Amino acid sequence: MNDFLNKLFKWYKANARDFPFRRTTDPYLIWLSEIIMQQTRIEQGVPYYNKFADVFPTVQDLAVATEDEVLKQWQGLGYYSRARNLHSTANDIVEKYNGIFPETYDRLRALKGIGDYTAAAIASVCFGLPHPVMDGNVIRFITRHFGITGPVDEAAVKKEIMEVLNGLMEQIQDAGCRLQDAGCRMQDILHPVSHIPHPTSGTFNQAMIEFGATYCVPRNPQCNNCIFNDSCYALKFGMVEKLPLKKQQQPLKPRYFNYLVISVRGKKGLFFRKRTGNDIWKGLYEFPLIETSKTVNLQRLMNTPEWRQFFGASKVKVLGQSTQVSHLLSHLKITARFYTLEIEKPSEKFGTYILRSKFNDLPVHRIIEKYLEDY
DNA sequence: GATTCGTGGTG
DNA sequence: TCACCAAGAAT
Repeated sequence: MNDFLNKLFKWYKANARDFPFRRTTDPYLIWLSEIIMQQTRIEQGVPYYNKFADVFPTVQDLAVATEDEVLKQWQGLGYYSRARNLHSTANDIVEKYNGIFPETYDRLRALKGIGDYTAAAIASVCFGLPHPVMDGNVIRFITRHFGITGPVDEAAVKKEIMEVLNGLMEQIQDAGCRLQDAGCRMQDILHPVSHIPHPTSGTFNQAMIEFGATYCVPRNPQCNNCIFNDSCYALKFGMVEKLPLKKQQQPLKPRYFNYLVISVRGKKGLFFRKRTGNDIWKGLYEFPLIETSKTVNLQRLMNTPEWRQFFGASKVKVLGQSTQVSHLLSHLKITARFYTLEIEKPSEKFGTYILRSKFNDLPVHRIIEKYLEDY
């Protein structure tokens, strides 16, 4: 096995962090952890993983829960399609697979919410299959060390990276075979830290990710102390900060949300609506919403067709309005304002009337969560 | 291939 | 305030 892999495994053995999902090869728990960690910082994801593993210890537990319950546990983590797909796939596993996870890359890949990365992660960690993972950490590490200078947004460049990874993975398999022929077990030689059961492809994948996540970091990597500083292309040619090369991202599109916090006179509760359709926060609850193309004052808001449709000739008392709340998403800049209103008679057109004691049962997005915190 | 899906940390 | 970006996937 070559010098690169020897260094990598030696480094991983000494430096691997101890996470709960590194103490298991249960496909359900690995799947759960991989979905949660997608596009998520490990520190933010770990508490959610612990919560899910506790509330839904098996795929059956997850399957029998309602989508609202799953979304509630997911609340605050973002990219809520992950939670919806998680729940949907749990049901597929129980109903179509008799509760047993498929054990090949292709069959894993076919499940809802499982893409190239997650299929490879489960296949390697749980079943020892030689599929390399290619996440943001691996892309950064590989492009720098092996000098892949093309834009990583392009499929051809990703393919180039995957070729490198497959080459490394092959060497591991070959080394494993030679070691076995010599009467040695792979884990005796590589011996990853004790809480890591699979010492071959899964360990390689996790070591690559770990090195990218903790050492070959996006900004200010400590290259002078790096174990690969004698072989790193980017360091040699002063391109560490340039790689991986990415295309410029699109500017944030503005959206303006006017939330109607509607109470009924003499009662304690508010109206909520569930977001449907193909838009942000699908499946989450919020107050009745009037979206406008720019910021509006109360005067203009009351002249919108939506307001008229809501209240028409019926009585509504405007108790107050909040200051503007700014909320950034990956592709949007939302400016929100809350209008506290009081009506005489409840009506279904405002949504579902929820008692104050039940607010915490609803899955809501961060804007609503923050508002309710000091309501 | 380009967009659309959250949220929070960091410089 | 802002750009970048994090164990990506679906459309």
